[in-house]
Amino acid sequence: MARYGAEHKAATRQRIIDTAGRRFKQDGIDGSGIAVLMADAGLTNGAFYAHFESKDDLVATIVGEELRAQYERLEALPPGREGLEAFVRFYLSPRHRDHPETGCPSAALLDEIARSGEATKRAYTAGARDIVGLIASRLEPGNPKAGRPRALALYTMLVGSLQLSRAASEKAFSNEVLKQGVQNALIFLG
Amino acid sequence: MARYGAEHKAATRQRIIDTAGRRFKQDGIDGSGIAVLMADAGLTNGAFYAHFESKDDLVATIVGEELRAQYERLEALPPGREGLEAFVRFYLSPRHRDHPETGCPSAALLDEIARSGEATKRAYTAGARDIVGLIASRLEPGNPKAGRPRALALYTMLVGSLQLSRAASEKAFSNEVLKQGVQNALIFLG
DNA sequence: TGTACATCAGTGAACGCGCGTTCACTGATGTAC
DNA sequence: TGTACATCAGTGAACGCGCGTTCACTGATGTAC
Repeated sequence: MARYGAEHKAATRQRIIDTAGRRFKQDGIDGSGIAVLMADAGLTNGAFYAHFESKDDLVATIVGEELRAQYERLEALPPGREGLEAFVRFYLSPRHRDHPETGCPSAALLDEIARSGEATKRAYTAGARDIVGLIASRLEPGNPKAGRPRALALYTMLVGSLQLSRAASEKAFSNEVLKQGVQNALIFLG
Repeated sequence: MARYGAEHKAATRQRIIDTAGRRFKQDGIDGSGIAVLMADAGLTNGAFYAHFESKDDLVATIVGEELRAQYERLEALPPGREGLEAFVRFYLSPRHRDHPETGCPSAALLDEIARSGEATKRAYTAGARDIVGLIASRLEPGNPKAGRPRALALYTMLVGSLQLSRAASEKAFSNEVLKQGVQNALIFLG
């Protein structure tokens, strides 16, 4: 038997995934090197390849896992309009804007994901499709298909607004984007 | 006097700006090295610093210029709803999705811009504010201030939708995002 | 018109550095006897 | 209980390469006479 418990390596792998997710969302994917990612997890660069095939493999793993986590957070909210409104209000908050490292992966990485490899794009697509589906079924519990247009409008507007508020160097404009974003999003909640 | 016409160096600078803008939107800012940018313009790496102070300087220049160009394209459209509808239909077209290198800088680079230096963020903010203002004044010619909420909703939804359609590896989902994006955007045109 | 000169846009090698990845190794641990 | 051994997660130096930036230089050109 291995001299560490069976869960030891899995726990290390998960620690790398968690800290690298934060780092990617803070400094970008291209902006985060393996040595830094491993140091974040309390390890040295060489150990990386005992856990992942390549940087791309890690990126695809993280993108999939982060979207699944976002899905589960959405699922755990109170049902109906109430839950979605809470989500919108947090999503377009100064707190979320100012902390990309713990926030939504779509807002932090979407255009880098669009330039990534197939594995990453596939993981992203599956996750995003599920999230849009979940929002749709909350908007139209009886007929989720009918909720898809509004679900897509809502999600794309949230992502675009958060990105715009982060890129804005003027606080007044950034705050306007968030505030109006909430108002506009609430329209879609009916 | 210089042995080249006064316009020679300015023309070279502009050529670098144009080809680098395409390259950035295709491969990302972090993903595009100086040597490649200069080769795109038919030059070698060393000449770069005769035209720009640093890569950051180039990025800020390009972001400012690209948004100004987008503003001017919007301005040149037919007035009223007609012009904006044409803009929306092109913006969320398969053609635009499949050619980021000649497309909207916001959709291609927004989350990298949010991680860039102050000069770049300032250039972006000024450009984006003007564009939102122009859209607002087209939505509400008599009262541009009243048009801002809808203008922000429209622009953020366009950017978010195009990014999502580019990140999607499934054509069906990508096309749904574009198609529904157009429908949703038209709602905001009133 | 022909030659000597000054200009300066552009060249290309070099700087130190960090990238993603490989690999021979170390050393803490659980097991066997 | 004490010692010898096998395991393998993690180390850290090294690989070739491209990064942003610097700089001594080249050579085509317009000007001066």
